[in-house]
Amino acid sequence: MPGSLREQIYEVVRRIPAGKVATYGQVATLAGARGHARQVGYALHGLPDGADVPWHRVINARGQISLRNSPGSGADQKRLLEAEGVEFDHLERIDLSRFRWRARPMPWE
DNA sequence: TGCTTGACATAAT
DNA sequence: CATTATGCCAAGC
Repeated sequence: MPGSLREQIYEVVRRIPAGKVATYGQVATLAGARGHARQVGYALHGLPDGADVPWHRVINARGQISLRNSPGSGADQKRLLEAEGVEFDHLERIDLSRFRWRARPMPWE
């Protein structure tokens, strides 16, 4: 049912353009829930397999893939991001200075 | 109905 | 920029 925080999170994630990434905190803020970053991850965790939600574009504030700190599970995600033009470094990290999605100049203050 | 867990963020060190 | 400590809230059991 729409209106749920989970559904709101899905909507925000759908707005992330290809080639860009967003942090959990940013998604939470855009979803209208400042500080509920954990819920974003939890919502994505419960995502069905056929959902049209680019969850792979959602990463943690460190610019790394965070599925549970498990490298194997995030290998596929990294590949998807690379296919969209996102660059990774040796530590599997993304340069947020360039790939961070700027939806709206709000949290910058 | 109440306690535990969790794809994290932010501030301080 | 990395690590440690603390806080936030919803979903699961």
